[in-house]
Amino acid sequence: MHPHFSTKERILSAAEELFARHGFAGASLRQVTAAANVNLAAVNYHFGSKDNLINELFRRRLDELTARRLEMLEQAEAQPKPTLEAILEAFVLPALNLASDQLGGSAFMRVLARAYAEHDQTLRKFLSGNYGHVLKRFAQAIRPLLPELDKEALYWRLDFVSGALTYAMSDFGAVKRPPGRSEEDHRRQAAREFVRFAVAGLRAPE
Amino acid sequence: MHPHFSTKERILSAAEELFARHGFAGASLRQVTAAANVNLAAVNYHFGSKDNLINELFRRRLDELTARRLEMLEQAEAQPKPTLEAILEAFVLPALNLASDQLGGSAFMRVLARAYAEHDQTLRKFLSGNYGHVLKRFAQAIRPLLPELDKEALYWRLDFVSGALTYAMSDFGAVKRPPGRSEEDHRRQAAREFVRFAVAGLRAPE
DNA sequence: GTCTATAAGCCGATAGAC
DNA sequence: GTCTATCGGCTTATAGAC
Repeated sequence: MHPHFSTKERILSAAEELFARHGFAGASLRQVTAAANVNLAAVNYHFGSKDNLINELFRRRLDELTARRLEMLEQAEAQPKPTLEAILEAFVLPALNLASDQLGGSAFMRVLARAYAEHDQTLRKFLSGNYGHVLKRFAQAIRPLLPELDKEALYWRLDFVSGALTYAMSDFGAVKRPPGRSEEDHRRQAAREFVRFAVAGLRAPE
Repeated sequence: MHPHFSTKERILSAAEELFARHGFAGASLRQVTAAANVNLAAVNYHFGSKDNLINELFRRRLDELTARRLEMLEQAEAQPKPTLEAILEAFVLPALNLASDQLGGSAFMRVLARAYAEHDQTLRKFLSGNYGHVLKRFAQAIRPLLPELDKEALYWRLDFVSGALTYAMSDFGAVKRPPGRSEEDHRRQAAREFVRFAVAGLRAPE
């Protein structure tokens, strides 16, 4: 009846929530293990170190997120006339689904926002080494649809787009769900607004 | 000949650099005072606590930054036909000037990006209490220029804009400065690209 | 104002019993 | 795999000499 949550997953979920709230340096393994209701030593047994726990926390979510994004991107490109809208939706919708459907997905998006601000070498190397290819892949897909835009300008704008998305999805944004609207409607509204905004921004005249 | 830097200011500058690199919890007062070449106890003598040092660090920069932004906003609004470009420039250019002209200004922008990701009560209350009125003031200025946009859509888009700006200002982004271009030129290019992107995004058809 | 010395406590990581 | 106990080191903050 009840699903079984392993010690490892309980630690990952508690870490996600606490790192979202207090940052990687700001939340201790003692807080994490207390919240997960596991022994302090379990972290080192299952993950080896705090740094590696952080890496695994990202891997648990990002492997699936990037797979869904690339999957939708291929579907969009398989159309006879791929649109900028469809490509951007391939980037945005999987992230929104993760944030709203999966337990703890919203905390994960806040952790991701923190990772962007983190200049520490260890985490940045892990993320750009394992997931940096995704942004490049999307840039390649978008480029032929904006032939008048030079390569540098395109990179600037994609940078703005992913920044806007990251911060919009972490919950400190100004836009709260109005009472009486379902979580799913709110998400679809956010996706629609975001894609419209991003398409227009990318298409801005040089 | 040489300007005199007080103990207090040396601490603030060292803190700015170290908090930018490692975060508020990640950099210790021992690291800060060592970098500033002052005694450890000087922090508590001059600032009382680490939390208050952080507040004073923001006050030192933000008082002038918000003054310049509101100044430029008033100039933009004083024109017979205020433009969206001019209003956005009033928000972006003072930040850009701070980042590129003032010693340590670039580190401060990274600290500011960290503050956005910070959900800790103490810092957020200080910032929104002292400087929260600025964003509202800009929203009021922009609204009459986008009369066709409903209030909720405008808030969505302003949220996207400030996310994109925050992200772009911290230097995590994919766009690296090309060799042979000065740091200042790179930032001016970023500002130009950003305003173009943001204006187009805000003006997207509903 | 600046210093030394130290208090009081939390940190990550590990050794070793079960 | 999970536990207790602990090591060595780091943290903020302060008391008190100069």
